[in-house]
Amino acid sequence: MKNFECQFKNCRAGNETLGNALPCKRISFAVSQDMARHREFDEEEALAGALEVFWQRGFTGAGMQEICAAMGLNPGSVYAAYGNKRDLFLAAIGLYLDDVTREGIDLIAAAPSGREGIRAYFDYLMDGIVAGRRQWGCFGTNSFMELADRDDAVQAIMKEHFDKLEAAFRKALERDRASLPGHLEPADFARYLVCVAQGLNVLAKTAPDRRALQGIVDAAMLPIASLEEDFVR
Amino acid sequence: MKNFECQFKNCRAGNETLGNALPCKRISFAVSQDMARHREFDEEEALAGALEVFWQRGFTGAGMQEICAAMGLNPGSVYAAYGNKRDLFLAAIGLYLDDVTREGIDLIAAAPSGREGIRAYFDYLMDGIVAGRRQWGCFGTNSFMELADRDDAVQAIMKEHFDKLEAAFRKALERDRASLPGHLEPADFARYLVCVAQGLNVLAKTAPDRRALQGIVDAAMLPIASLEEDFVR
DNA sequence: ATTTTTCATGAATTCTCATTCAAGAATGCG
DNA sequence: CGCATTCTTGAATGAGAATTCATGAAAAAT
Repeated sequence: MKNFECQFKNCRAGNETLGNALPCKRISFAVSQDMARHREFDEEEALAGALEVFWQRGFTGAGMQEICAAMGLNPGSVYAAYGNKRDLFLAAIGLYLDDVTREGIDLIAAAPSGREGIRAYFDYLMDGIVAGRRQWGCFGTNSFMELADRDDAVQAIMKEHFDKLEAAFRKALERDRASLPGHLEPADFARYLVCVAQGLNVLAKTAPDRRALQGIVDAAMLPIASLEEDFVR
Repeated sequence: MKNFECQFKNCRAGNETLGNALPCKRISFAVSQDMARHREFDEEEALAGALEVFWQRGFTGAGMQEICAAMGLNPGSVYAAYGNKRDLFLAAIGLYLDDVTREGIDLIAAAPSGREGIRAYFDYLMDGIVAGRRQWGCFGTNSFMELADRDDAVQAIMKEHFDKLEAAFRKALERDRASLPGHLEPADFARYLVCVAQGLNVLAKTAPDRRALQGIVDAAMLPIASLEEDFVR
């Protein structure tokens, strides 16, 4: 006997699926699982495929056909596992935040100083934009822009993400407080840094080169550049 | 005899309409107009209605039914005048840039000093976000995020807009050059200000209050705040 | 081995939505 | 006044997309 989660039932997702009401009850139920066939595909691997497509095409732009292909599955299996397109999308955001975004945020606290942490975060961001998958922008930002005012779940998820990023920036600034300009409020400056990051995610879609991005980030960090020039780079 | 522009013919707009190729030839042709019924609606007024819907719902989210209602027209009239949804959308972007965006950019040069011009621009932006139509974000930024990698025209139009804004910022900074920190490159800092503006347009969708926005803008302008505190506000 | 339950397949279905079109109305000209 | 042309109307069309479902297959338990 095993407990299984993650099954969706009775999902009928028209256009109003993206409306406000909770569209699908996620019925997590325990089943006597030891009497039947089990899933053949790796759920995370499949989800990663879906994420890829959503990332490149957006929620509306991605067709279930293409998504299914990228997942290596047939529609039936996808719907059995995730219920509908919208819940699959939500799952993809979850994977993204756990996988990609977390990695970036963790860099902030891991660095030897707050400033260096912040710089590490922006370096990570820029690398992704220039070479990596962020050529299509940040999946989180993209989703937020596309769906925030149609889907409360997306709005909530991303707001939470912004808060997390802001908190990480704030902590970093507080670490370096002693060497920061006195009039600089960590709380305000952290929110500002979130704003800059989002701006970069927008500009990502203009296919900017590294030099341009670096210029922006350097300018953004001017107020906290230590006077002893730790920012010669 | 009059010259008439703006007629579209032979538009067949499936999904690939948003692909790269020019989808519709805008056939501007001269007609002996003095022998037929003429248009009954005010084209700009109708377009403003379409803009409103596109702004709130995005390109894909906006249904032609709702658009037609907002324009006070029937589908037939809309299609006769604009050809298809995508070209109508492009026209709406044009109206937006002429009407809304231009107003903001003009503030930059109109102010007594470069700094004040920049601040006027951001004030204008914030007002729109807190109270005005920018509650749904900036229509330009929204469109860019939604369509930049599906539609070359949108990509081009918005890139041009970014360039214009950047140029306006740069000029403003050059006006104040004498009182600016010596190491500050107007070109780089202008690009950075564009980034901040776009970041604000993203955060607009979190329904931020004025205080939060002001904190961001103040932080953004720290490097160019004149030491004599013209930024007490 | 048979039964039972769940999973996989992919063609069929249903629904939404952009677009068209046939018919009626307005305008100016001869 | 009637003709040519273009506009308006709004229901019909048709394509595309998400979702379902009937069928066959796999795995465990009896």
